[in-house]
Amino acid sequence: MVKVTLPDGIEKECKDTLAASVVTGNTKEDLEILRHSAAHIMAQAVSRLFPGVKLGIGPTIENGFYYDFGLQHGLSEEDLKKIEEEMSRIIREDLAFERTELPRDAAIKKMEALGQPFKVELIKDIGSDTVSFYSQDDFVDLCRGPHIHRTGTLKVFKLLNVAGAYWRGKETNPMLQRIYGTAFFTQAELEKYLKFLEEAEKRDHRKIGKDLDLFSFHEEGGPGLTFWHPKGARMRNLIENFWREEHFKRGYEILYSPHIAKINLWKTSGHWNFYRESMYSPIDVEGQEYILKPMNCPFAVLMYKTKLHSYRELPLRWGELGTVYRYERSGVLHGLLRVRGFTQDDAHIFCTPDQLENEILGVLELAQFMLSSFGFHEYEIELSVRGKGEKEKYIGRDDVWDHAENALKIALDKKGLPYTRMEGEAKFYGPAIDIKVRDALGRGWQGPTIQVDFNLPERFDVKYVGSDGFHHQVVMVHRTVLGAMERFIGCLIEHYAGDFPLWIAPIQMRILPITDAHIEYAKKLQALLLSKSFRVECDTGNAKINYKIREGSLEKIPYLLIVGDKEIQDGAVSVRSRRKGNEGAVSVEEFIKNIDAEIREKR
RNA sequence: GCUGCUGUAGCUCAGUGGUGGAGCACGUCCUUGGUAAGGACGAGGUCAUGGGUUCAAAUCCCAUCAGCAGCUCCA
Repeated sequence: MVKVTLPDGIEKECKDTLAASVVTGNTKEDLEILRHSAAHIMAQAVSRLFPGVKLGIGPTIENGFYYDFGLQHGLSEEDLKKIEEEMSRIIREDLAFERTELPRDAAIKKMEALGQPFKVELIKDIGSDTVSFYSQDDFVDLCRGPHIHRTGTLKVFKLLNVAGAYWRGKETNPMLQRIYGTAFFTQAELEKYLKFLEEAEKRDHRKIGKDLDLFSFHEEGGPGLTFWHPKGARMRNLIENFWREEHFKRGYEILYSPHIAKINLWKTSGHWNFYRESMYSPIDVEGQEYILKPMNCPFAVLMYKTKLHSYRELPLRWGELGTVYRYERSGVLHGLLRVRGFTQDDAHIFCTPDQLENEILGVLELAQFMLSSFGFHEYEIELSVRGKGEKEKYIGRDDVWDHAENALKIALDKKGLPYTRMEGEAKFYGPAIDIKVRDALGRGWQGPTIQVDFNLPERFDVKYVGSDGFHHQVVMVHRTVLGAMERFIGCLIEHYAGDFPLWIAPIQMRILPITDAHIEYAKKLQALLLSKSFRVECDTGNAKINYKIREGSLEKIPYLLIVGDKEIQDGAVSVRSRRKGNEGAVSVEEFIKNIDAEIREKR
């Protein structure tokens, strides 16, 4: 082991003299130092190629790094290649990273002289008296460090893409050009990462949705509006059936409500004031203004209020697969994961204040049950609360909010679930527990949510008669346990890469007659299986059995049932399972028994 | 919405300022084949839409629409 001193004075032990020129490459920190240095080298390359470029910031991120540039010239893919080449040149030059420190004022002057307004702004925000710079050759950058010793240490890197990014993430600030890249200690690691990106692309629900004929979007229909094809609709239908059954088992009833309602309803609910930017313009109906619903809650309230409710009836758990429409800016739409029209697996629970905690627990358990039923075992939980000093964004009194927030916290703590507290992420009417599931690229999407609401009951004067004979205000819980059908199915597709378990697969099995002579038997078999509620197709196409197997496999059908002379003679099917390949012949009864079990156990 | 990129057959994608191609899919015929692609022939396109430049535009320019990546938003 060799002890080396890094440029910022930190001592570090390294295995050998070669590695000692930098860091060991063994830790996450080492990788971050390497990537951050790569960002500097990239900035140097861009400065060489585009003199006068204004430098923004260049941090490391989960899988690499980026650097933001203020530049008139629009960067293209070809520019990335040139920048990569220039970076390679800088690496070959093996320049030293040198650290210098300057008093704040001198640093500001220096950056002003270099024509770097963003850096000036950054230094002005730094609290300390001195700031540090790192330079390679004539390139200087404001930086805390640490860095690798010499540019030559960077061996494996790749620039990935260019995108716009607002300076300091503020929409009102100028937009800079951000170049994303990544760096690793070994070529093998880079290739592994690129492989991951490739695999993620194959899991993309938009691609699989097209390949498996599940859904489509149409320029003629409008962006963010989903068209469910028979197979996608089949999946959605069975998920919804499962959802309904599980809700009935837990004491829920279900509702149906209209898609539009008069504007006054939305004024009373507060949506018109607090949610308008997500709502579509009013529709004129005989001189009255109607609004396409962005949420289902006011409808449940109206139904609740059709009669007087006793505390003895509560809690009322009213579910609804309610389709809502929200205006989303065009740039945020993303396949099924972010759409403009979607069906929430909504429910509204009307309860007394002392029932609240128990109801939240029940919903948490149901959400966990639903997610695990569909194979999701990893998700992140957030407690979304009000932001400080943003009162105008929310309805209702402070004490009411605190009460609601507390109820959610207690439920999470009782279940022992780890969560992150998210300031400023609450809905306008109340705090929430939000559960996020990840897509193939690891991006999180909000699915289930549990929201406590003391405000709508107040606005609509929603009451129950207590044991004391007086009227009391109910507490409402808004919740989804999947999120929305569109987003959930999008995530589901990526989770399974389209290779669904038998109970969810849109087509569970396909019968493949070997020749035309076997079609009759195949059809009879299909009718039998259909009558037992299996989702089964029959491939009567004029093709060899190999070809039919290939097609069925590409469509990720769980079972291919091959029937020929032998099977007809024995009343059997030859089973080829997607997971296990050719399993040989079994009797039809045996096969049915096996798949019944597989479906029941949701394997 | 913003920045950059993209839009050619049902799908995946080549392509050039001078009358549009491939593979797969589809149709017909031949073939009746036992666990991942049998063969022949055929049909299919206002080259996203609308303008402009040009003798001539799918190709160059502008706008619009839609998609992709990211930012912002949603929270």
